[in-house]
Amino acid sequence: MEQAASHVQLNPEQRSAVQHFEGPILVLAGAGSGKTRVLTTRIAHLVREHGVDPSGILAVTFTNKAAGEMRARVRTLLGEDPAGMWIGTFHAVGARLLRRHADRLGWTSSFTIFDADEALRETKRTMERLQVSPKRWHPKAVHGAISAAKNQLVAPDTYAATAADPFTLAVAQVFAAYQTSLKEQNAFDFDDLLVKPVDLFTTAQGLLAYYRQRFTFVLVDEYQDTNRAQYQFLHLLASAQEESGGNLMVVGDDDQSIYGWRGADIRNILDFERDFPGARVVRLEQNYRSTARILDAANAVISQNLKRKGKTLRTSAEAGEPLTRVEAYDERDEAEWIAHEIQRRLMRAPDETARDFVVLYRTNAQSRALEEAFRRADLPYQIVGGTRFYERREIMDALAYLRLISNPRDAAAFERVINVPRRGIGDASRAELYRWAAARGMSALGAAARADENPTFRGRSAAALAEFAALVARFTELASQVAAGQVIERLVEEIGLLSALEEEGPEGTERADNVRELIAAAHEFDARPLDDAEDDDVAADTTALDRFLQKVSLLTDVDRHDPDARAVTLMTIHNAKGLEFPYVFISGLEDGLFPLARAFDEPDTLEEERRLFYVGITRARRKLYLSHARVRRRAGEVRPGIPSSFLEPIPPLIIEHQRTRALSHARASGSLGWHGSARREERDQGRGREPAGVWVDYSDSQDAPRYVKGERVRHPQFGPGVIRELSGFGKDVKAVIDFERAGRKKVVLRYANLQKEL
DNA sequence: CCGTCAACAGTTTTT
DNA sequence: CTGTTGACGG
Repeated sequence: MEQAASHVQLNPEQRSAVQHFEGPILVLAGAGSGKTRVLTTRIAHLVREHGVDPSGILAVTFTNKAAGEMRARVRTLLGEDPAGMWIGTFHAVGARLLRRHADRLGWTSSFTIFDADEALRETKRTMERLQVSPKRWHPKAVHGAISAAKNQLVAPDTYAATAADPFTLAVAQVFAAYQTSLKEQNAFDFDDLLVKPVDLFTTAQGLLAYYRQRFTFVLVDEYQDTNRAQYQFLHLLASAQEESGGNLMVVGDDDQSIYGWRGADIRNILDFERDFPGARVVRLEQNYRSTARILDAANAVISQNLKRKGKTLRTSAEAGEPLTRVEAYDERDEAEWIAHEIQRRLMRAPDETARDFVVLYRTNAQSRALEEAFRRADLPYQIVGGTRFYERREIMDALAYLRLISNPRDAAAFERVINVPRRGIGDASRAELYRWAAARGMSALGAAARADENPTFRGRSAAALAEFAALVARFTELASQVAAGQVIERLVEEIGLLSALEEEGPEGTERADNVRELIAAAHEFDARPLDDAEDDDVAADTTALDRFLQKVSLLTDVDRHDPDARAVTLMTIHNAKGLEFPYVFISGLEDGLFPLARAFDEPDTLEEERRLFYVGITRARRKLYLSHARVRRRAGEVRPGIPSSFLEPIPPLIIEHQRTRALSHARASGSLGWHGSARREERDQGRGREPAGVWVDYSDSQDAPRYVKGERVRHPQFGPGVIRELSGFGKDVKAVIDFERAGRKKVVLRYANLQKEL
């Protein structure tokens, strides 16, 4: 990590940004140029040198984790907590504003936040209700269109007015109904957390003036990734007008803009000087993170982009190790090589630890092969992303209960848990309940409470429904009195969630552990000191449970990343933004995967992919590995892999090439025929330089393990042994093995279920 | 109403 | 290949 910041250690550009007092300022901060230090030091400077009250400061970051770090660093610099300062993500800040003023828009402060998954379900339900067939248009596409509209601050009626083709007309219809449904449920989706605060500012009398006066200094990190809604939010809050405002500092790097697909508008940063007249611009181009060779590669790659402000990172660091480019046979081979390389490094240098390594990839699907290789190699790892903790079934179930307790109008939560655990309320009963509820203008939960008034529900189901409603009501009452952890703990006990899961077998035990982890998280939430500005939220008539849920809804997987864990980190490059590691592997560098195939038709998208690669490269401090495979399985299909064109601009002098052992063997045998070049390269390389090993042709088998003569293996029945002979092709490879206990046997590899012994 | 099995579609990145 | 959805029988 970086050294503790102090004015003395700032370079001239950093210092000029830190000492900037009033008026707008854009800090173009290259990767590793100390932008967090600039932000935190400036905050400290504002408080200490200019006497600004911390409660007059609003700082917006990209992740909760970054917010936490920023607060901690400001606290260190000041020697005390910056009480009253707001630090959070746009979404968290939006949620906080809404919690305080939800009534102005017709919501209550106990509103539910629908995550992406829930929003999609809601879209689908809405489509079904409107008889817009989910088969004709994918709910994903419909919700995507709604989300895109929201991010550009397009309201349903405006959208409808411009809709022309069948798809947009359908979306317009769904959009309006979806929004109505959310309101009825007292819910916001992620996008609303950005949009509704803008609505608040533009419609609620006096609010904007209040906040403009309150937040005299606004600071924004990762400005290049803001979208229209976020821009508008900032513009309302912090553009220079009459009496106040205009003290906006945005920090960002156009070369690291990687969220265009989510509506981020790179023009926000490119046009800052125009949008905020009189803005100062400071460039931070001195890099304090990476070796010179890594920076050379980064600069070479990003200079291929045309749409950029243009900036070149400098360093006074030493050249460092060359980069390593690795060619593997397939994704499994690639993963294995990476795992072994990490082991080699760890063995060679005892002061390195697993936490110094990160493996990055373009798509989450790539994590599987890596995960398996790490398991086999017995290397500890932590995966960030993919299936998130809060997206696991059992966690979602528990949370849905809590949501319903906190917000009885949450129909989505009701739908999710009405039959968990099984209460004998099936599709038919639910449909009737919803129909009846809608007809009488009741919520689903309200209708359940009075199920005995509906003759359709006789005996069992009426009782089950009423009992369920009573349970929720009881806990709603409880939640107003006790801490969040208490509520969850008692709820889980009452519905017998843990024991039900335990009975499901080994997987259920894991699920039960997850629920225990959730309970622990709630207790932790209760125990932590109230963070300053939260006092107001408590006053805003919310329960501990309300606040816990709203916080949990905004947690991301990166927030769960534990940098101190003694494990290698595996994650997408998107997730790695803002992080740094001594050793970085970027895997899957093949055209069609990275960059993704679709990027080839769209110059802007290709540039964004390249920026993503640039972000990946610049995470590395000491050593960078770039790997690709000749063959990769995707969706069960085997496809040839051509090295990414992104690798081309990297100067040959700073990068060394390697091949995995498996590839070398397969090549030496001439068994690989994906490209015409294989034979030529083989000739150039010279035959027989590789140790004489028996090759295995696995080009037509899905996952045949790669073995060579002399290798130690373990058989499930015969135990450990050494491979003496190999014969056969593809799926029919047979091996003669000398087992320590069972003697010499001939086995078919496909059936033998051998394991490699290290 | 619920469990089982077959057919099926899907892979880009996330607050 | 894998997780999810739909049809069917108990």
